Amino acid sequence: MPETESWTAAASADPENACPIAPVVEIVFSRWTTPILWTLHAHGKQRFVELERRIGTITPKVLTQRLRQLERDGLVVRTYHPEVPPRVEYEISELGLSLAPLFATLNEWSAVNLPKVEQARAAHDAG
Amino acid sequence: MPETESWTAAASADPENACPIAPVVEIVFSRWTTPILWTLHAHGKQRFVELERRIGTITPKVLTQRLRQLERDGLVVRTYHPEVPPRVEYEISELGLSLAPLFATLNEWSAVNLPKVEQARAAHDAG
DNA sequence: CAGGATCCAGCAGGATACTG
DNA sequence: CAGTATCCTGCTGGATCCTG
Repeated sequence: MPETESWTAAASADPENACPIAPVVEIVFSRWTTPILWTLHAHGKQRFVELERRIGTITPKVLTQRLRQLERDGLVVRTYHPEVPPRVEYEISELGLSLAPLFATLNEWSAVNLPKVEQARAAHDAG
Repeated sequence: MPETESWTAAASADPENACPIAPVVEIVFSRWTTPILWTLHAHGKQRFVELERRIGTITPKVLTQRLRQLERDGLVVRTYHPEVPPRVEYEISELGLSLAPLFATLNEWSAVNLPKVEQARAAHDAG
């Protein structure tokens, strides 16, 4: 079974976690990053408050923290316009855009298999 | 830009987080789930201690918690053999296996773009 | 072996108030 | 507007000990 096809290489290479995708998971799928990236992609370049309102439940503090992290990782570009009142715009970088196929795959998997997860949960909780 | 191609549908549908993949992210990419799934896929059906040793840094308590969750979500199958000493085996379910292409994509993205993230970080920390 | 039970610490993240 | 500062809490996850 280990030889299914595409992933098996480099497994057990890292004694720490034995999982080669752990780093990228931490970068891309840590809390709030997907809603932020998704919103930025879906609605294009936008300001802080727009982002805040569209995500809906995030607090400004946390939004700032995550945006700074995403900016540092090169996934998001921040543009500051020194005006009164100040205006700041965020947009997805080219590197961030390269995640699009991944997110699409995830979305498709979700559409097909999320119901199965719900089903499994129901069966588990019943039995 | 909103009309790139494949993901944009259903965005802003959920007022809570405006991100359709949020649920699946929570299921598949919560802490420790990727190392566990990866290890189970890479080395096939195995026992609790093997899993524990291969992942390396996880504590038995947390490993149990995560395995229970994955079992409930139908991604992992637990088989209990009533012997002395007791023997329990874990393996990926069919549903869990359906994640393989996703993980492969993630792995490829990682190979290509992780260096760019490192680079972005270095540049950011320098400038 | 495969865990359950218990206690505890760190930190992500919420609430609230305040500035350039 | 676009945050920062401060305080505070919940919950994940570590450490340790115990059992069928």
